[in-house]
Amino acid sequence: MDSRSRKARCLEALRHRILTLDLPPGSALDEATLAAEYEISRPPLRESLRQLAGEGYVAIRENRGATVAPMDQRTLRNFFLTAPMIYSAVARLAADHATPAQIMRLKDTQILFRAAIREGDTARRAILNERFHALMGDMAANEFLAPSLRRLLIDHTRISMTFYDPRFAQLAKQRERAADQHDRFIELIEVRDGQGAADLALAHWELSRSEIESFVTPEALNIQLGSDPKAAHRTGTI
Amino acid sequence: MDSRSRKARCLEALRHRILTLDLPPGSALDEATLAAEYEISRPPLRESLRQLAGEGYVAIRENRGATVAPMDQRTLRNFFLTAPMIYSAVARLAADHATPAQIMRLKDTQILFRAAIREGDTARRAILNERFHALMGDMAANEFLAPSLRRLLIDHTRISMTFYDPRFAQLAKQRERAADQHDRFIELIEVRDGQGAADLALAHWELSRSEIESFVTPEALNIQLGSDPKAAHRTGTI
DNA sequence: GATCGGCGGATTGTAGACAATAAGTATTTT
DNA sequence: AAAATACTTATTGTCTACAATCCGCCGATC
Repeated sequence: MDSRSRKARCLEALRHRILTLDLPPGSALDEATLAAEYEISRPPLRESLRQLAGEGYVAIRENRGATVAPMDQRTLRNFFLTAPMIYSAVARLAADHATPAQIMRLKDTQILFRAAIREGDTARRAILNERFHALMGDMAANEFLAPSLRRLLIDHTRISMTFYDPRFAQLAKQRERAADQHDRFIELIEVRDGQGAADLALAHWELSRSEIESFVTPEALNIQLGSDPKAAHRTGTI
Repeated sequence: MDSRSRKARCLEALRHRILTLDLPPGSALDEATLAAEYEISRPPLRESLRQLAGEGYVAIRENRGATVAPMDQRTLRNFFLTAPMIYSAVARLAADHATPAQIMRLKDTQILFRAAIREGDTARRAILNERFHALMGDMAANEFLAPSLRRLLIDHTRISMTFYDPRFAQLAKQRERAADQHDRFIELIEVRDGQGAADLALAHWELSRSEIESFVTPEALNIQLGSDPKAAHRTGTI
């Protein structure tokens, strides 16, 4: 009997669907529906939801069911505030403590990450980026930072998915740079350069931040008050 | 029917027993026994354990039951490494965002904290110290730092309980200083001095750290090789 | 006409019984 | 006699059924 594996599959599927926004923030998670969908009964499903709540994927309110962890203005602000500190600390510790086996896993993930970029598979790219940084979290081997990192990665992934717009080809260059930075992470970790990894984490964050910000606060429309839009566009005047 | 409240009571009791070392790190948590003890059935108890696992109080291994979160050498090292960063960040944010209602709760807790010190109630003092800092965590209103803070406070409380030794009267002074710092926290939060709160958090940490360290690395025994112990004690010679 | 109170459907929470896995023990075999 | 294997037992994981709570709807009353 593989009800055990069905439960594990359910957990993994829910995480994936939440990260890729297939289940958007705030959406309700009906126990009966999900239990039927993953062919398990409600008690193990409820346990899974409790576990996901502990990991920060969902929010549970007494007698009012589970919902996908919401993302509001404050969440975004706190994310921008907290991410650089935690990412940097984790990178430093990862370089200090990584084992050869962990580095191998990181390299494998990086290969898949580059492949996802090449193939233009947005969701897969986001998931593999999450996995890359989660692996660095494992390397850090710090049970006190791990939970914060996990929460950050959840929302980082969801934010990336939110603000992704395939029409902006210019981002291809930024994605390349991000992938290059991942390679650099691997190098620094291999030579145990904690300080270098911490610095790179901040640069990596800055790249990601600017990419997100370019969607949140796009360039102002290039149109003068009362002028001909086409003329404004031609001259480049503000 | 108040099975719901029994479940809540069970959760609170388990947290309390873990923090006070009534349930020591690594000890097994038998589902049937606990369910009977708190007069609930196993499914809700299992959900409670899953929740506590998410909060960092217990560790669950597939098919091998739940145990109280262990504390080994590495845990202690990571704790000393991580605590100042998180405590400081939380204190800054708490000062920035605290509401009057939260400040009132903090003051209430501080009164109880001082009372516990006066009465020499170690466990209650440890619990109220935990609550004080958990309330500051609430004030910070940062869902990304909260989980790390919670985990730190769990082990901070347990470490305090571990290394407490009522024979050392000299610590009464340190406890007074800690309580004074709590008062200072309240003042700084009330005037929204984030930088001051962050600095105080580091000082507060340093006090706690030195107190713990004095137990981990006590003064060397005052005995000369081959000499009469009593003589060494009398003269104070190394 | 608007608001409050009560009723019914739907959903969450709980209970007890059953199945499966793991650990401990005893027996058997080399 | 020691080690490995099979069996027993205790414990975890799961399922179905039942109870309690919440939310939306309807009617009644002011």
